[in-house]
Amino acid sequence: MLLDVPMLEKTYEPAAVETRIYEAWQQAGAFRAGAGARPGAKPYAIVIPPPNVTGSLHIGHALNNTIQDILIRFERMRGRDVLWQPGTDHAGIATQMIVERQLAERQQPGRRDMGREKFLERVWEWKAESGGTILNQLKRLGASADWSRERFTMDEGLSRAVRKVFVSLYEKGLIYRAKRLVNWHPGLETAISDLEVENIETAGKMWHLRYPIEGSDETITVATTRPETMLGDVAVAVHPDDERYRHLIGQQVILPIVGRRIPIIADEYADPELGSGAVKITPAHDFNDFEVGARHGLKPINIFTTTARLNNSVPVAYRGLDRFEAREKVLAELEAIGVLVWIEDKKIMVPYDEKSKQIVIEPFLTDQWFVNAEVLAQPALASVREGRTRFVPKAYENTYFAWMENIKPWCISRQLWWGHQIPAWYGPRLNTDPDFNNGAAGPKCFVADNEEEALAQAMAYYGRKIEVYSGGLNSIDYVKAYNAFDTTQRDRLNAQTWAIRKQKDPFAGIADAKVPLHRDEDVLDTWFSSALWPFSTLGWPEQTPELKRYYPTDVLVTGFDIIFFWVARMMMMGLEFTGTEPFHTVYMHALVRDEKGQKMSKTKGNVIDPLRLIDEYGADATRFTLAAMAAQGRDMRLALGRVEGYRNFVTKLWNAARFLEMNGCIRLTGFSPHNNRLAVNRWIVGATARAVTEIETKAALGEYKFNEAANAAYDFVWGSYCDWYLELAKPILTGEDASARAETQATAAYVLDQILKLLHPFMPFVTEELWAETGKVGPRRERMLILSEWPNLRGLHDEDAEAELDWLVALVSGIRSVRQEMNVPAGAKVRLLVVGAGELTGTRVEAHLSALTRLARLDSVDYGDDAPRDSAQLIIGEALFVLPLAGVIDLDAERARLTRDVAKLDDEIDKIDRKLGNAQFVAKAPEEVIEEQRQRRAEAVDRRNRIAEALARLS
RNA sequence: GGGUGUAUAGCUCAGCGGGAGAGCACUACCUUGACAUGGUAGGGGUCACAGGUUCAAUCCCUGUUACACCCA
Repeated sequence: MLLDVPMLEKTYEPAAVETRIYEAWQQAGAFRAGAGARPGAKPYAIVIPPPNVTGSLHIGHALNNTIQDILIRFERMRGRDVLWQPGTDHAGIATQMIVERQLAERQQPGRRDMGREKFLERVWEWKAESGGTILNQLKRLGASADWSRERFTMDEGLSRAVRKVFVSLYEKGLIYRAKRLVNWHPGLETAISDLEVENIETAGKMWHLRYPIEGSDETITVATTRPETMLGDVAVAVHPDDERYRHLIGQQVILPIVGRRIPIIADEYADPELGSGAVKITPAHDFNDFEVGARHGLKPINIFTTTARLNNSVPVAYRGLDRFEAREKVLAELEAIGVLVWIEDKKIMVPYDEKSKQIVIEPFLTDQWFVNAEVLAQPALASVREGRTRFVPKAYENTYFAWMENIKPWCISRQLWWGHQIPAWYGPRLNTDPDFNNGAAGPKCFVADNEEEALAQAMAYYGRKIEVYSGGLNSIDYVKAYNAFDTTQRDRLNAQTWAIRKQKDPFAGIADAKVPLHRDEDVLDTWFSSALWPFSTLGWPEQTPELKRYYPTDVLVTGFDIIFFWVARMMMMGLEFTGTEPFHTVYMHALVRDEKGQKMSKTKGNVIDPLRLIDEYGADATRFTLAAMAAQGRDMRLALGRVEGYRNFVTKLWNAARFLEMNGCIRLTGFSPHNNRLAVNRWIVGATARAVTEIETKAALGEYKFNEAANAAYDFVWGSYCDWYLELAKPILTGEDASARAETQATAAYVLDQILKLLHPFMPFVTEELWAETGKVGPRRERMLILSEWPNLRGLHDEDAEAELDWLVALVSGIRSVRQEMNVPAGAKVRLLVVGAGELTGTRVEAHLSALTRLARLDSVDYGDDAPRDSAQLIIGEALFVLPLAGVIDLDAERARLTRDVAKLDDEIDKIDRKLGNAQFVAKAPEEVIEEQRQRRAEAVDRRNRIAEALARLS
């Protein structure tokens, strides 16, 4: 039995093993698309939700990627042609901020000083140095993504996809440029999406202002939470049905401080119940007011600069003030002139920048690009309604519907440099253009994939020489050239003006001979490119083999927080550009919270760092914990105790393997579990088959119940294989019967192999390591575990063996229980007397004699017809098992034990009797339920009587 | 304010129309030749509260309370 091979280390050291194993997988090309696929295999594809290039692994990523890896490893082992597409997104705002901060820290020139091109070079340098962090962290988790196919949203191919989509949507009229109120970040000086705004409840105030009415002694009181915006008021609105104000409608108010005459208008937006019922209207600085203003044809007055300081539209004394300084000054002045009549404390919602939660976002009137999401949303809604894409858990479909049905235009332009520059070129309009005099239409715009095509379009429009500027849309050069052209075009319209002009300026005739063109300086929202991820990563718009093979992908695994940001938008873009849903299933996993149920955040300081978990407990334990806690529809409160418990599970598995090694349990070539003779061996392979089916069903076949699969694996490996099978195998392995020993050795090794496979998707490292270790003897391993076949154990379930082992387990447990209760010393061996055994019990006792003796610590087993008085008695099956403990046992304790058992059974019988005695129950309950109750009653009565007899035998 | 979800053992959580479960923690015993990161046995729950539906409710329905999240 002494083998000339190195033994397994005494303990498993994850840190050392994980790096080595991961390296070996990569060397073997095991992660590559199609690795291990069976001939003719169906494809199975998942695209990673691309993490921010600036990101580092947090517990949510760990959960998200653990689940993806579990699915991927399952399908790879099941022989599918698997692709897990990894990569990152460029995180426009976050990345630009990091690099700008870095420049500031190093006291280097800022972005505007160095210019766009230089700055972007710096960002790329940053990306090369630091951009791989999170993907490398995913590797520590064991993620088996195809790293050779890693993509980045700013890659050339993906950028091409972005341009193509932009141009195409523009041509279809689904992308447009407009002057609209957007959420403006005054710190970053860019528009952001409404999804990037977080409204936070704050203790605020409601200021009541009394505006004087022109030509009257009357006043009208309005209430506002933002008094400084009154400098931009253009009206006061009242409800048309509000009797108090009806007579004032159409009159003019003199706006205090400013002195502007503004009308009192009737609009249903004014809520008579709220405040005074009259509301000031500031269209340039409030979303609702903007709508009101538009309804009444009021021109918005913007009072802010891009950094939210007051601009030149306000009285001189206020210009240049920050918005919060302005508030104080406005209030002081209003107070002084008696306009401020009342201050009310009020909880208000303040819009903050969702990332930092520091900067107050400002509704701001600017020219931006928008996607008409409403149109794109329709097919995406239909896909989910008609079941072509389903959400797991299903409840999220309602969230999706709610959002998609009320979807707003999506502002996609960002005033940043890092990102996909919008492929639009602007020039002045010709005076023959129908929109020449339409200020709202903005400049002439050419949208094209590249400058060359834009120039061709411009050529067709202008029919003259074109000069492309790049110094900035607001640069002196460009503005000058633009205005010169525009003015000249204007002057030409009127013969008289033109004549005068030509007289003054001999070169007037050639002032519009050359058109200044300038590309849009803004970039697109990062999510615009992320929305294309499922197909752009596969090579679209090229019809690549990968695109044909792996698109549409199978499942999208993601957290609830990006259902709108990303899922909905991928659905829209996927359908629009490929005609197909990008995935058939969206699995939404739980949010990982801290032990108090709070969202983890850096500011709260309650984050659990997955890398720390991996360092401390190993990647396998970390993954297993996340999987075991991933119950659907419920958030996860992560407790370290659970991770520790699963670390112990890893150790348990390791030790089981060591046990096999020490006992010569070596895999045999051509071993077939079907030929097993011993019940214990037939039982364990049957139980393995059951576990395999359970795990596969729960985790891999569309149920997405990872917790149930993980628990089934845990229960089987620890509760069946280690606790019972290996214990029962011990006497056989050290026994005299060579053939029984050989069968058991081979079975133990065979089952361990199956265990390594079924645990592999959850715990890839330790299983791969043991696969290699156990592969050092016996038949050569054909491939690594990651590429080996998922077990097929059909037909191995054995009911007889199962019944027999259930019986044995009950008997051993029963004896142990009695011993403990009777305070039999753990080391003491006792005699067992079997009374009234039938043939089956007799055979079973004989078959398992050595196991029984060992596990129940018996010193002999005898048969008899009568139970001696004063013994502990146990009823298993038809037989009575007696521990003649006269003189050893505490008779009172034994009486108490049996009395308690009888009472318990009496209780149960009572309950069932009440049920069966209920005529309604017998009449209405299904026959099988009634039959089941009768059975249970009969069993309980039988047991009860026999225990009562045993009790009677105690003196 | 509108919406969604959750309330089950001390803790973290499964389950779910007919017999209350797991892990951790706890108690007692055990250095038994894989494993003390272990073994064996055990204690512990009016399944949030109040109604309703049903032959039968921890489970379905309604309401209440508490907490969490989303939207305005």
